[in-house]
Amino acid sequence: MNRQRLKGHLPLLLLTLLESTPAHGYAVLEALRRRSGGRFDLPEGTVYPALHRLEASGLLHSRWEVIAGRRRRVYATSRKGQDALTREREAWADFSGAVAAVLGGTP
Amino acid sequence: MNRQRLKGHLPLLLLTLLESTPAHGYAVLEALRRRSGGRFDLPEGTVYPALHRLEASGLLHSRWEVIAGRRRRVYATSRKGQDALTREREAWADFSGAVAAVLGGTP
DNA sequence: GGTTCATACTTAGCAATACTAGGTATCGAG
DNA sequence: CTCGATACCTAGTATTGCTAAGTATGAACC
Repeated sequence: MNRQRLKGHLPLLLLTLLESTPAHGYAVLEALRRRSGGRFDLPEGTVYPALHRLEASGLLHSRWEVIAGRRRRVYATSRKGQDALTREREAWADFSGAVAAVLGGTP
Repeated sequence: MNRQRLKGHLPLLLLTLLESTPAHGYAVLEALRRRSGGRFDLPEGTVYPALHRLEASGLLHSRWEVIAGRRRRVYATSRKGQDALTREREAWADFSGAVAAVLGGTP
């Protein structure tokens, strides 16, 4: 897995991971790697800016925490983010279903 | 469906449609729309350049045909394109499987 | 007590590519 | 003869994942 196949799908993944449990960026990055079985092994330069964009558009909000001398920015989904996640899930089902239909090949 | 969710996935779709039956760009565009149930209703400015890129990288080759006074550029997959299609299919299975794993949420 | 590694965050710039918006041209239907 | 569908083209834009570089802390090691 690599290249930018996930272009446009990252918000779905990040919002999903943050839906029920707030977490800081590095933890999100690790959760993504773990839950995808190592297939989404994204660099920090991908995840952090994506989180910033989501916060800038009001889908996430964050607060600073200091734990054992280390500062962390902990993100949680906003109400707007919950709604966006619902739409993202539908969009993913739609998209992957359409791809499957084309691959399935019903002329 | 909209935005650029299919970024990086277009080659898979185009190579799939051209795998067994050569076709011209406009026909590919219509086949995509039809087989996806209208969900991939892509503008010409998306499809034509994508076909050009695939030909430039040797995955497709084309020839001009003239039918009823209209010129058409008919595309077919090359050997290299067949191999690429195989890899694209695996990459799609990998990618969509990874997304499903994250959405499924096995912590 | 200095080095190394994992943790944790940041950002300027790059690259790839779907899309916009305009263009050309043919043919059949009204 | 206009209009719509067919059929192609491309310059430019916008988005966004990624590269590469930086800062800083704590724990483990010798």
